[in-house]
Amino acid sequence: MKHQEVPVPFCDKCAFETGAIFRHLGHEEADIINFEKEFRQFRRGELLYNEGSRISGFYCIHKGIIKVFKTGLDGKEQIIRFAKPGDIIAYRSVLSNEVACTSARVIEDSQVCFIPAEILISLVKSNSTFAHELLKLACHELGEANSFITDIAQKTVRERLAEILLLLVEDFGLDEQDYLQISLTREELANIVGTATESVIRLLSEFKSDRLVELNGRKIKILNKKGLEKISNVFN
Amino acid sequence: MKHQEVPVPFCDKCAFETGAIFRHLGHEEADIINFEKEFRQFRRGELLYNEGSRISGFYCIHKGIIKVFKTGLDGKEQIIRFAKPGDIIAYRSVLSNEVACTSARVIEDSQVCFIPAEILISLVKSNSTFAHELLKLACHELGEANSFITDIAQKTVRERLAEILLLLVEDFGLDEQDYLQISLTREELANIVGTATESVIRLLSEFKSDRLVELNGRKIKILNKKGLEKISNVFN
DNA sequence: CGGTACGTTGAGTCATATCAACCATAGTGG
DNA sequence: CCACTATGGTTGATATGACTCAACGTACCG
Repeated sequence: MKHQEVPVPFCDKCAFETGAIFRHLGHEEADIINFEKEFRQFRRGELLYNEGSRISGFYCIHKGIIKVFKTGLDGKEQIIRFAKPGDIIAYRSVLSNEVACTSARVIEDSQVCFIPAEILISLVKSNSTFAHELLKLACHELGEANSFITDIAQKTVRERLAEILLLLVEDFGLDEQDYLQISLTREELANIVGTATESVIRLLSEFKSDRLVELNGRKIKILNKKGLEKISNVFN
Repeated sequence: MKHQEVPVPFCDKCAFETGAIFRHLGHEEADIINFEKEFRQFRRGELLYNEGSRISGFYCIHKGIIKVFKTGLDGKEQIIRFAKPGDIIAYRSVLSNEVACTSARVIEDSQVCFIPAEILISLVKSNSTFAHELLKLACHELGEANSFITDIAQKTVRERLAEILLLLVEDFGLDEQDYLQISLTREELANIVGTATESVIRLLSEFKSDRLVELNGRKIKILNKKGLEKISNVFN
């Protein structure tokens, strides 16, 4: 299937709209990126890059959703985070000059810009505000990773599933009918929570019996946010 | 008990010896830190800072070991990492301007330098190499956090315990008799692995029966590293 | 000598993983 | 148009890893 012709977004306009980190750049700097970047389109299921590979640049998401994951034992995925418009991925490997520690795959048809590594490095060198913002970003992610470690280590699967549902609501929002604006397979949900697919299925249908959610295939309708918060123990 | 009088270390000498991040500073910059820093001593059990508090600076470890942890449900600790000479802690909160997402407590009597937040921020602004090194540091930690998430989510307690023992060997080394150079309570071990104290005790004594380790109170002697590697599944 | 913190062991329970079977759906190719 | 296949979802039965609770031992300390 051929990709439709789509206009390539301008970096400073896109950054302004999506809140991407490039909003901290001057016009000339944004122009450099705009000139050097490569606009790419991907369909659900396509792989952007693979764990263990050396990476020559990083990606800024213009549209769509990408999952960032590690592959553990017997190939089981652990989803680390999702990237949505305005987010950048693979910057970790570029900045630390290590091979990719994660893979990235498209969840929802995406448009992304690929930006060569040198550009990022030189911006860090030349624009200290940008460097500071990148540090904030990395440090913030680090804080989230630490919380997630504690959750996985201490909470039950049931608690974590409720929490993840709420996090997804935060990140992707609900439509007019309170349906979660991201569509995941049960297996993907399991790979965030860190459990078996069957466990997610069983717990979801418990949540359904308890009138916390409604299920229509992959579409999940949030009926009782307070109830989910209570289960997830977010306030401890 | 009174603290002994100890000479305050010079930053560039200390950075050179410990490999602290300040080795990327010029002499004048190191002098600024040297002038502004506050040298402090702590004994095992003392708290450096507490989760949720706003922090006015960060710490560089000169001597000793600090545990960095989050407090989860019912006050159970999750140890996130250890800091040893040359490491800095609390820089995350300073850079992201968020409250501390972890607490820090002394594991082994320590000497640390407290450096005001403004100094770090201004160095990030003025020295782009330093900023880049900080980014590398944060990104590297992020990579480790991601691995840890995957491990906790996918490995058994047994595998994780073996892995943690090996990580401790990496980080703190063995003495002439192959004893691990860090002394932790069973509870602390459990709080790294993310399990119950009793489980650690049982598994350690299994490891002992299998001639993988020898136990003398808190001292752990590593008898068979290969065996532990095999159990930990590190090569998958 | 009592107190406190840590370590150890046993028994019982439960949450969760695993295994297996089955259904639904959609895309494919003859 | 109909098998054919692949993928994802669901459910039940069973197994078990790990937690919890409880009791007790040990060691150090004032």
